Amino acid sequence: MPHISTIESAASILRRRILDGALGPGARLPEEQTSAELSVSRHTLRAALRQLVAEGLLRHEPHRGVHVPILTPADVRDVFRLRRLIELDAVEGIAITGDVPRAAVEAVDGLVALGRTAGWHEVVEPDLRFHSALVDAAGSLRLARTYAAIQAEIAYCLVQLRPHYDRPEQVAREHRELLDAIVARNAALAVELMRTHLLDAEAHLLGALPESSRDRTLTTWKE
Amino acid sequence: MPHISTIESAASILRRRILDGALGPGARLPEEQTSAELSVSRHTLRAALRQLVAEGLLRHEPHRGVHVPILTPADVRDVFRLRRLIELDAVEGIAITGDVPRAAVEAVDGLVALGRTAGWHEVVEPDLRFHSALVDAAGSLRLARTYAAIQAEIAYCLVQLRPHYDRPEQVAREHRELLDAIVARNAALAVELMRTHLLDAEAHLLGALPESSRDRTLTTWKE
DNA sequence: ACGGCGGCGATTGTTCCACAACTCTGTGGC
DNA sequence: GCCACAGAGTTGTGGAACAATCGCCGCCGT
Repeated sequence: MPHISTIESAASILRRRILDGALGPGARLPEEQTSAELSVSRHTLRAALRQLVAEGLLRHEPHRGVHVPILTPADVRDVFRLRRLIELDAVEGIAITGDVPRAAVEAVDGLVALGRTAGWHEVVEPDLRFHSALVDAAGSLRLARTYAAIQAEIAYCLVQLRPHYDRPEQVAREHRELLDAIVARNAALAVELMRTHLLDAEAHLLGALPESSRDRTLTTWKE
Repeated sequence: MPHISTIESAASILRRRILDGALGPGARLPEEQTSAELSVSRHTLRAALRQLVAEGLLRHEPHRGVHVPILTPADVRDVFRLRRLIELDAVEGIAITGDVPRAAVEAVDGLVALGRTAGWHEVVEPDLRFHSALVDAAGSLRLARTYAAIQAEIAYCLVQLRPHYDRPEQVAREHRELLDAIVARNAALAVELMRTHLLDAEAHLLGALPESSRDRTLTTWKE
């Protein structure tokens, strides 16, 4: 039934583990052991790892295996710099053409429907969907591909922010305003709202990060 | 002895073949045959192909192998859109900080040193070096990584433009002006020069492309 | 003729096994 | 204490085999 290749499914299992926090920063992924856990051969596992490395979710060092990277404040700034570049361009284009993707509207609707005690996953998921829907709608295959690559890292950033990400109603309001500006085809306002939204998220993340950027040691790996 | 892995060297051989035009648009790369040619195992070859697919130099279709993509005008526009986004941001940053990378200066020196009958390779190589030096100097790892990914496609665009890329002195002059604006820390001028430079290149490419892209309107990625 | 139906060869996807190449660690000599 | 070195464990690469899938071609019924 799955038209999905084994390696893709292996990759997505690992991706989920990283984004769920089951594999913490610095965790190593021994090939033998990991391939056994996923019931795939070592070759297939290596292909999946390669893909995740290309996505930026894992790092590879020759003859030393792959490991979950430990994000530094510089990394966060770097990710958000590229993110701003892409999303601001996308939002501007969409606000001008008025070609608002349905998925973005639905994602925002989902956000505003959340109560103020919504869990982390319930908030983050539509948030990510909203942003990627916008970028996808920008009509550039390569822009979308690039964004997809760093969104994995963005999500990974947000994982570390989980305990601090506790104001769903504010997130919903900001996105609603942003979407309104877009459908009103007020490009200048939309871009400005997006910029402050992203800068806020970055600042929030940077403020929450330091404590977690040095607590875990490199040998953490759990089963 | 090079600590270069077998798969990296295989990938770079194939990369060169594509950029040299030895593998034309639409060419297929059968695993058995190609791995035999490169004297590597199929596993290693597949890993190399995977990498080139991630770089955008090859396309992969399940159970149908990989092939050199056929660029459409839409592809060229797409590549240059992302390219503009990245390079304009990088140039602006560098022109503000005044932190001009030595490699960029050397690349431009190389360009101006060329005679008007310089061959295609002699022009394109320092051109690419100049642009990637600027992006590298922007101080963003992910920006540089993204640019490196699409520069492969840029080079692949230029390959198809080879017969039309015949005015080395104009290329040299434009780059010299751009570099001067940067060292003069005139950010606005530098950005403007870069923008027109890139738009020119794109228009030039689009004008030269139709003959080779009209045979197959393509977009094989329809799945 | 025409358009499915099914088999067949070729290519890709995945696995198992083996071994070389390399890193890491701990032990012993100095 | 420091260096060297052997040993264990992990990663990198190769070879062969088999399963899964695609494309093609001929067969057949209408």
